[in-house]
Parts: sequence; structure tokens; C-alpha cells
Amino acid sequence: MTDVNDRLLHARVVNDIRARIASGDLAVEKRIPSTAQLVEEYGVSISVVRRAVDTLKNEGLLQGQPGKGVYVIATPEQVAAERRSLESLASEVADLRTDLQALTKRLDSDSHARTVATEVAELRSAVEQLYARLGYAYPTSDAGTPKRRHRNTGT
Amino acid sequence: MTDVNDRLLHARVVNDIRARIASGDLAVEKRIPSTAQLVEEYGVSISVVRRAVDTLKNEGLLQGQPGKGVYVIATPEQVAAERRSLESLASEVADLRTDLQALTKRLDSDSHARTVATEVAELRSAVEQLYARLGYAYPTSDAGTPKRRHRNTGT
DNA sequence: GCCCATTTGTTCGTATGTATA
DNA sequence: TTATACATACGAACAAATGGG
Repeated sequence: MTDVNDRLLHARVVNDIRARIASGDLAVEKRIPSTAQLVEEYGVSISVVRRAVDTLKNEGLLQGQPGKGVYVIATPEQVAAERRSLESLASEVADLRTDLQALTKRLDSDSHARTVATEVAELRSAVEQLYARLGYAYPTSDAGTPKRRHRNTGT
Repeated sequence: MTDVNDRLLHARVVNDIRARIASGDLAVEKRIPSTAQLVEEYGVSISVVRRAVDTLKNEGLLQGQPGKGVYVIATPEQVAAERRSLESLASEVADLRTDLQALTKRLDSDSHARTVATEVAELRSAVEQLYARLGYAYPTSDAGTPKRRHRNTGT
């Protein structure tokens, strides 16, 4: 399973730290050993450790806090799931679009409200799963205050 | 628009090179100046140039080839579109869920097919935008074979 | 409030290896 | 073989933030 890049020192450190995070040795919300400690542990230069930690920060597993330390903020599984969600989401949306198109077609032809209700129910289920895949909860009982959330424009 | 990190040397170089790629000064499939040349151009150390190029390689804009040079393999727009898709998708799906919930509610109360048709049309428009935001084309005439795609259960 | 040790973050310099022409 | 250029690795200096005394 180990990458072919294991010959490279910084890649070896990256893989090892990633494995320690996955195994729970380095837990989320916890500190990892300091740079100096990692230098002693792995017997490499400070540059290699810096590059390894930098890579994992870039991957989204670690986050440094000057003066305090470097903390684990996610597991490799979470990051992998996050990355995977984009591709699988594309096919999910494709399914949703197909269903929606069929529903529109059926609605346009006649007025079978019962059939349409069933279709919509399935559609809602699809969106529900889509929503869950994004990591958000699906509030089923928010009919009390159906305030529409403003669109986050980002940056 | 420029990041607050513009004080950092390597960030300055990153932003400048990214701008040069966006403006077409550094074209795709073409070589960027060598490391030594960039050192002279920006008046920084080789470490800064290395880190800047490394960042852009990590972003997917550049790709180094030992013995030859560093090549542009993508524009910032392409990368930005790819990155933006995930975050904006969350809010898009949120709106979609709200609309769908309202549609279900309306369907459950009575059988106003005309009103439902309007709601569905809006929903389809939302999905259309969602689809476009993912970078995929929206085939409007594939209703011939509405085969239902198997649901990916993930992990 | 001040000093000091620890730690991360940025920058600089240098040496060696490897690939291409 | 030689020259160019990227890739990796080692080492060191300084700034900034944090926490303890």
C-alpha cells in the first residue's frame, strides 16, 4: 500500500505521520510532536520534517499554531471522503436531473397527482442523501420557522 | 482581492506567477522561466522561488520536468472552477432541499398541478445551474433512454 | 509588566543527485 | 562529456506567538 515514493525521506515521514493519525496514535484535536522531536524520532534534518508537515497541512490533516504546536484537525479517511464526495456528487446530481426531467414530463402530460407525489418523495430522498453526503444534517422538522438561508457568496 | 499574505515573499511570487498565467503571459503547455531566472526577476532567494513553484504545482497549475523546465498545465480559472464547486455546491443543495420540501408540502395539501409544474420548473433550473457549476454539459435531449443510474453507496 | 524558553513560520545559503539536451 | 535545470536534503538565522515564572 505504501507509495513508491517511499525512497524519498520526506515522503516516508509523511506516510508515517499519516498512518499514525489513521491508527489513532495521533488523535484529532491533539498536538503532534514538535519539529525538534520529529527530527530526533526520524533521524532526518529539520528541512525534511518541515516539508512533511507542510505537505500534511496542505492536505488538510494538520494545522499549525505559532508558539503552540501543530495539531491534527482531520483523519485521512475524512479527507478521502471529502475528496471522493466531489466525483460521486456529480453522478448523484446526474441521477437527480434525470428523475426531475421525467417528473416534469409526467406532469406536463396529465395531472396524476398521486403518481407525482410518489416521484417527488423519491426525489426528496435523493436530495436527503445528497445533503448527508456533504456532511450536513437534514432537519426534518423545521416547518416552524422556515426562514430561507441567505446564499453564502464565499470570497 | 489579493490575499493578506502578500507580505510574504513566496506568496507574492505565487500571486504574480498565477496572474501571469491568467493573463496569458505564461501560456499553457509552455515553459516558465528557470529557477535562476525567477530568482533574478523577483530579487528573492532560490528557496522562495522553490516554495512558490512548489505551491503552484500543488495547486495543479504547474508541472516540473527534471532537466527540461517547469511547464504550465492549467489556468487559474480552471483550477478555481474546480475548487469553487465543492463549497458552492453545499449552499446550492441547501436551496434545492428547501424548494423540494416546499414542493412536497404543497403536493400533500391539494392537487394543484399547475402550481406544482411551476415549482418543478424552478427546481429543474436549480439543478441545471448545479450541473453547470460542476463543469459538465447539460444535455437537454437525452430523454430517450432514462435509465436509472445505480446509487453509489460510498463508504 | 517583564523576561525567557519553546515552537512554529519565513527566509537564506549550500551541496548532491538526476534528467535532459 | 559537458552544460543546464529541476529535485532532494542539510543547515542556520530571524521573527512572531505562546506560556510559565
